[in-house]
Amino acid sequence: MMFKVLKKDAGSRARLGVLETPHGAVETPGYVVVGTHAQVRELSPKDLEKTKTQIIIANTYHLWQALGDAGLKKYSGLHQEMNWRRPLMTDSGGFQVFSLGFARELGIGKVATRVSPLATRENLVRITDDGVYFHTEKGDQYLDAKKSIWIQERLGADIILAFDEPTSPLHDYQYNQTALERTHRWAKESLKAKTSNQFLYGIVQGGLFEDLRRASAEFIGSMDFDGLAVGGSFGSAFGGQSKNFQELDWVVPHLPENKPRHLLGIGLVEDLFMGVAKGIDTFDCVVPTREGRHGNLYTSPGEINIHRGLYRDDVGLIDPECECEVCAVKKTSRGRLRQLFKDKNSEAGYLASFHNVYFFNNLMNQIRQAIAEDRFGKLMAERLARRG
RNA sequence: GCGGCGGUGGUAGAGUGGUCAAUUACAUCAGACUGUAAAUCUGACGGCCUUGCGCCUACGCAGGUUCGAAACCUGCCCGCCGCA
Repeated sequence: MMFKVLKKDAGSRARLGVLETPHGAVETPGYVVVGTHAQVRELSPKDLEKTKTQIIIANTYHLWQALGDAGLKKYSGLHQEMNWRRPLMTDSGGFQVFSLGFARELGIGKVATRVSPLATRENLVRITDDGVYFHTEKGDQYLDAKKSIWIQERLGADIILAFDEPTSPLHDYQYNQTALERTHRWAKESLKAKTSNQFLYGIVQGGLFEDLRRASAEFIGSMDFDGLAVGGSFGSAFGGQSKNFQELDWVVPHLPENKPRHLLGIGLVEDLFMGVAKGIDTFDCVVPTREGRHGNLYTSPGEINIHRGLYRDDVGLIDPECECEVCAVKKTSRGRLRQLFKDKNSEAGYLASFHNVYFFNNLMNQIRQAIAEDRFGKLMAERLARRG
């Protein structure tokens, strides 16, 4: 068994576990740091170790586009290429079906909290029942379950994902039903296509619809996957309502207890507590690195936008409670970090990414400890309260 | 002293009779970002408010021409270049 549940929380579905992979263990609940192009932006493998990073997720679509089939055939594998000896996973390229497709066309993300859509752009994706055509400068690139698995086997991560079609929060029931049929078919094809002994996760979809989510959880959960992931859109109503991830309440109870559960692409602080409480074991999200590069620093009381004039002469640490190298060793002040950003010094994005990645890994660590000590509910209440 | 060129909003730099409170860039300020085509994107950026295709004050200074001027004319001030 690759996954062991060590303890279950009494007051929620939270659980403490350990995920054993050929490249070591991942303690859960855990954060998966995003390294799309086989590299976590700004951070070296050594930095990643210092930030307590346990596992990284790279991307099938982007690496396929960068390497080509020929490049993949002679690829030595992500572990060697990245010089990362610890656990790795790869996304299937399924997310790009959404991010380069309807997400662009509708100007929308997958979490339905925005009142109005952003700028819309050309949909670069054409979806068929068998697979997906990506419109690129090199012409149409066809990706389907079989190809995705082939690529992921060449990449050689410990955990790989089934090919899927995430839907947008704006898609109606009928579209979601059709897309879900595709995702389920592709799940079977993904399972069938696999020839390696990598761990393959199936992906639950179903959009914002309870019966579709439940049906998907039952269908994917009953298949011979090594783990389960939950993907797609979240947020019950489009426009201003608070997200409560009730989709997880519809899904998790129908998933097998003994397999790891991954929540795809979700990872704000509140979301993590919510997800853990609802029974999720691992999360991945670009927020620590992307927002870091953009000057958003995560701190114990909440996020700060270091660009603000307010921090110009702030000699205080980014987060006085933080024990990361940037805060505790380099003693980086808010004012100094702000100046580095203003000067467009590359050190800025590095320091911010480092701190943020540490922050999230550390937060998961605190959550694990809390579950172990039967105070997860208390920690969650405290953390959410102090963030206002 | 003579001749030439030029003085525009925080900066650089467009505009050369009306649609100009003034293109653009940078700076500044604010916001966004959730399986990364994001070291990105959006908005504000003279003042005021009842936020209107509103009202005031504005393109070195002063006057003038004109229905109307940042733009044309005159004088002055300042800067750069050339000749003395």
